[in-house]
Amino acid sequence: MESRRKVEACVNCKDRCCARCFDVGEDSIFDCLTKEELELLVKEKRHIHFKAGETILKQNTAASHVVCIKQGLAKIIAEGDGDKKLILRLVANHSILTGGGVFIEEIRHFTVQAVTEVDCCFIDSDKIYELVSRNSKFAFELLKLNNRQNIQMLNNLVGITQKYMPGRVSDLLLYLKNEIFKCNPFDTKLSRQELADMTSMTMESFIRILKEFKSAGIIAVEGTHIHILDEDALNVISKKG
Amino acid sequence: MESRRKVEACVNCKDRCCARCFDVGEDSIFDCLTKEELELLVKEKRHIHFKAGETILKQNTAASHVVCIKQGLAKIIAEGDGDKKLILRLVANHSILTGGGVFIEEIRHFTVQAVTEVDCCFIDSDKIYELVSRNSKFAFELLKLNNRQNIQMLNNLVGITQKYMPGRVSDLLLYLKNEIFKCNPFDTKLSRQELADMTSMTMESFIRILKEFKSAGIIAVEGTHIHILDEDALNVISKKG
DNA sequence: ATGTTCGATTGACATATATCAATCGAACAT
DNA sequence: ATGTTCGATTGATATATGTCAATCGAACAT
Repeated sequence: MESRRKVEACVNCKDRCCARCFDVGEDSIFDCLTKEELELLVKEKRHIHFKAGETILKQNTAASHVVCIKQGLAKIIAEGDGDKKLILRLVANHSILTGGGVFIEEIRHFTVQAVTEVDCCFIDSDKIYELVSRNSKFAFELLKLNNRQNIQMLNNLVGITQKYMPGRVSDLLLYLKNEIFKCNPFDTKLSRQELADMTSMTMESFIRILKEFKSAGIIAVEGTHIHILDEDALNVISKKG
Repeated sequence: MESRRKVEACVNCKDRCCARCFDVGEDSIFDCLTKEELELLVKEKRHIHFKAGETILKQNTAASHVVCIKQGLAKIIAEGDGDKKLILRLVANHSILTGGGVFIEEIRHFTVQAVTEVDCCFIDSDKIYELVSRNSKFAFELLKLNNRQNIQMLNNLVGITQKYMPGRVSDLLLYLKNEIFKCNPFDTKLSRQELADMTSMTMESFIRILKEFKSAGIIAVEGTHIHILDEDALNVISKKG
């Protein structure tokens, strides 16, 4: 079943670029699609490459497409009044960007910007609508995806509003290690300002907390390279820091 | 079409208790259901009455039911570590409580507590799943609902993290007037502590801001009764307060 | 009337965090 | 070598907000 897809889904994309995000595995929401449905989805999609720093999706523009990240790292930003920005979360390989107004208002409520080079596919929202109508399992998967994002944002909200800075930095470090990079010495590729924007604090404050953690022997830092030495300590600080 | 529903949907509930939340209008997500589907939904639902202060749903318990608020006011609370709590939003008549883990993990991620007396229906999640499978329009409505909640939480997150207290209080007052009570002198029925918990600030701080607004002639306050006198001022403060 | 209770209010003070300004250091161009 | 740039870091200070404690005031019971 997997192989059937791999071959035929990618009729019009060279070097099997969509294999990664539409293939089975990584529990993609597309797993439940039939061959025909998958082709419908893939047929008119566009494969687009972004350089680091480029804007993939812009807040307040029409939400006419769903984007599937194949490779690379991007950040989801909520832009506030003034220059204020909050980085909601990161998206890495195989992520689907749907939330934020695809099914309602048709307006995006956040900006997505490439951190590294990013390979992704743009899929017409209409196609998604059609698949929801045709395949209830897909609708269900989409609901689950939505729900997951909802819960993540809720946890984020609670964390940011109820924790002091050390707790928020701990949460960020654990998030980066466990959910984004999935390995321990990891390279964030993010500036201090960006890391600070994920915790809703000033760059200077962020640096100070990081320094404290460093002198406490909890982490080792070199540039954007971070090594978590004492994860338990971070968990403790996260709980009541 | 409307009348057809009203009569037959309520076979096993006295005084047509479910008429309000399952009837057409108030753009309920149930509008798109056929007569049979609606009966399926209603057949085994349970109608439950809560007194003010009672807990309707409890965080971290199984999300086995979807709740439909028929009448009354309830608050959605995210409980953090310690006594910390954040009131995410209020739910009034005709609201559907689904989000927060119905479609995933099966665990609720927030508590819902009655502010006034509350009349509501408990519907098995299984029924919802079944309807998603059978009726793609319903799935679509559910996706929209989810999306709306997601966006609301996003705005909440941005507001709370990027605004000073006066801006947050302004937002709260406008929210209460425009989205919950929908009339101008309104009775919040919420204590100062609860109002403060909606803005992620201390009760004392909340009271001080309220007092400032009062002396500036922007609002009139008497107990839980609030009258917005200068909405424009609130909008201005909300923008960059 | 009198006391009790409990939420609302006020004031004095503490502190977490932001702001502002200066310095450092590596990458890079000249 | 030397200057330039730009992010990272550090320090001094300001301020928004929280904490703690006291008072007020209405509802209620005695």
